[in-house]
Amino acid sequence: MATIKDVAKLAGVALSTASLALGEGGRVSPATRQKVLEAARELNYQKNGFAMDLKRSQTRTIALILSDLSGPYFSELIQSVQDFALSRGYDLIACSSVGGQDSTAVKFLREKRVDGAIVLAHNVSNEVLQESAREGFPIVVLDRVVLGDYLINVLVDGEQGGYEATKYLIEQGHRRIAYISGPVNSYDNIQRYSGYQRALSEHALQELKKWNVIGHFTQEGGFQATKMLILQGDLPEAIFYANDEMALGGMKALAESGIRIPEQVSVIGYDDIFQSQYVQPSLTTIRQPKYEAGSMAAHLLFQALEGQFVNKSYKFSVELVERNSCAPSLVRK
Amino acid sequence: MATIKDVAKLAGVALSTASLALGEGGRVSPATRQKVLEAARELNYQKNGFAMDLKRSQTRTIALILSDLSGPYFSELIQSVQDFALSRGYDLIACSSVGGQDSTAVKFLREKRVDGAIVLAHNVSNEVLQESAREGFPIVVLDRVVLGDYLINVLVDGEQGGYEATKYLIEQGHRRIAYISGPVNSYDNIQRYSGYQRALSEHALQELKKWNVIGHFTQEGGFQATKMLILQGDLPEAIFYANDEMALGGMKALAESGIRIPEQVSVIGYDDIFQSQYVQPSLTTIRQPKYEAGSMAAHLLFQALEGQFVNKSYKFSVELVERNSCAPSLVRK
DNA sequence: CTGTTAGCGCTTTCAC
DNA sequence: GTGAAAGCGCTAACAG
Repeated sequence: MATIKDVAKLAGVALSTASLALGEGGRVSPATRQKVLEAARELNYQKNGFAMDLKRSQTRTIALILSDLSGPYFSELIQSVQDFALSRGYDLIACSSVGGQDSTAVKFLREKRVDGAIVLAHNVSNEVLQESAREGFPIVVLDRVVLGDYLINVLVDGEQGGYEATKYLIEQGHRRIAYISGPVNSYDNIQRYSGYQRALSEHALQELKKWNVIGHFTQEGGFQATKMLILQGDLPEAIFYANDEMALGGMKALAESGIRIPEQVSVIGYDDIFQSQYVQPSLTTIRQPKYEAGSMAAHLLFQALEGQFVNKSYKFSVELVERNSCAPSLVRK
Repeated sequence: MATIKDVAKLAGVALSTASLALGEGGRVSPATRQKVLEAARELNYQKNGFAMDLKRSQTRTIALILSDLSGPYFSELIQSVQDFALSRGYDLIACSSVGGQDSTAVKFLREKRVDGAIVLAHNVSNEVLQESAREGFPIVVLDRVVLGDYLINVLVDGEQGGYEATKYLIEQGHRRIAYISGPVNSYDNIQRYSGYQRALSEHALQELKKWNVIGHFTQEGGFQATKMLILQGDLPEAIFYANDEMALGGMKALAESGIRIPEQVSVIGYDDIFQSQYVQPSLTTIRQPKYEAGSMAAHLLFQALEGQFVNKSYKFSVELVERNSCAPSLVRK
């Protein structure tokens, strides 16, 4: 592969001159530049990115680290971060943390292959984050609280969301409310669940173990969990799915069993993913300010990159969007 | 930031010994390794990725280049490529080509920041692809035919798909079939459209200009295009949306106007994205072998990376999945 | 088993 | 305006 050295030789100039000519604002005579450019074209020269990064010790690239590149939830987030990064002349790459500590994501973090990162990946440990963040390498974490220098937290109030969702159901007259859970140790799930519990206890309602089923935050998981609920034979009046994907799967399971939503059971989700407005009936859910959170994350990251002072923690609140999957309870006592 | 030099100094060993100790299979005494590891931990040393890549002149990372990181269509593709890459000990990053020639994607391609790439991004030009691909840097292109050394094409037969979709509609007795188009110069759109035309002409059907509306491959675009169709006052019997996202938008527009699917109008999509089975009515569509194509792309890329001979071009065929958005025409002559 | 040394390809002073 | 030279942080011969 042709290097700048080859180009310089072919153009009959020094290496440094070639570098200058190839770069932006170099002080080189037009004639020289011409020669160099021609040589470069002839050799099909293309700059080696690492060498440049190594020398400059910065990449003008940030990474967005996600537990799963392909989830529907992430779309808006990616969009907002990308918009922002582009507008600041930075590049964005997305890395997945599938594989945990051996993942691409962790490698990029540890080896500083980018200038900074935004992380929304439950399977990247706090330790990795804390060890990786440092002067010149800020990290914004979106899904939990991690303390440390050069670590910034942008949160969405999941406890509030879980509370609001449950309260809404209660106010519609429901008393028997199931909770379909995400992974039990996921920060998001814990938050939402604790909101659910608070709402129940504030209204002196009992939580039933059999109505707490794990759905892993996936559509398939929601489907299975709901099947289980149905098989138990004692259907709740309302189901709170800890995310929309599970709710979608659950609605499918309900439909397959001929159970009508919202007449026979009310369903509420969480996240407000794109599809939620398109299902039948459209899904009442808790809207996460995903775009806003992404923008904020990017904004803070760039501030930190520029050495400006930034607050270490931000919290967004959440709002209920009422659609057609919930209906007031008919008193059936 | 601590470098390996600092670590070596603190541990009281030579630079190369430190490197060896930090690496995998180094022949260093356990005692030395211990010392080095300790020093590294103390200094919170983390390896500089570029330096390593530069030295090794390979990254064990491949890039997946997409025109839009956030589309639902890409999920399965990402998944399959990622599975494959991981199984081969490679890392995967995703880059967006938003920004065209100035995008992150093009930069990564040009500057060889990865070992190879899989490209599904209509806005990356053939020239860039041809100039970038070279010995040791193979590129697999998924959405068009680009010729060149170290360029591999994996295609899905869009013409056939367009043909099948249209023929299906015709066989159900429909004669007045609209085509909601993607971007007119998109390779995919051109293919599908030409299949549509072939089916029409084989059945001696006339194509009507007013029933060819551009929907840009987006949900919103499909929505708008359908609104236009409705406003024209002369509704077709069936609508072929050149992708599912547009069909989803279109179904929403139809529903808003109180037009029943499939009773009043049959709707067929293209791609079989995840949501299509969840809309009401579920969407009849053309299934793209996305997972298979992704696996194949990854497979070929690795073969090329390993210097094995690979065929330059593969083509998948496509299949119709019948759901509930189409119904036989009631003869209304 | 450990240390010395020579670069990987590039940018960037600093003289000329 | 141009060239020589240093060095970014690391790996990998090659000696010892």
